[in-house]
Amino acid sequence: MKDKRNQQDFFDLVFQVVRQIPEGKVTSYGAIARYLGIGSSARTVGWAMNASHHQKEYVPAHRVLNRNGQLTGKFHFNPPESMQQALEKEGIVVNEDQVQNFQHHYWDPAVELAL
DNA sequence: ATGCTGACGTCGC
DNA sequence: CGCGACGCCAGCA
Repeated sequence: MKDKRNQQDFFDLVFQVVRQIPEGKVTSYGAIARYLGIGSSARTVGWAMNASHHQKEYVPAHRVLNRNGQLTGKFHFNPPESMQQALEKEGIVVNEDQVQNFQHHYWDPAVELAL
């Protein structure tokens, strides 16, 4: 709270939350945004993912989808198909850039991390 | 310094 | 039911 280091760029916060996503689970930008307390700024979460590739630590951005469970940012991956491949590899079924049983694989930080 | 865009989400018409 | 616009934060031209 009073510690300045807690004030890390909200980007770092996003990376740490994403890194805590268990294998075979997925979450949405809005969920993370809400968990961090920025609420409506889900866009910034996605933007953070863009910077994730800058991070030294590995960030499973492929586990982060939009509210529809759609692989909106798959084109930002390298290659784009790697996102779906990574998800399927974890046991998640993806069809037409859409995660099947999205809700079943949904991982809410606000719930799992039990605020 | 100002403005636009961007891997979203929600409300309104 | 479908489409559009706004809000939010940060990076970049």
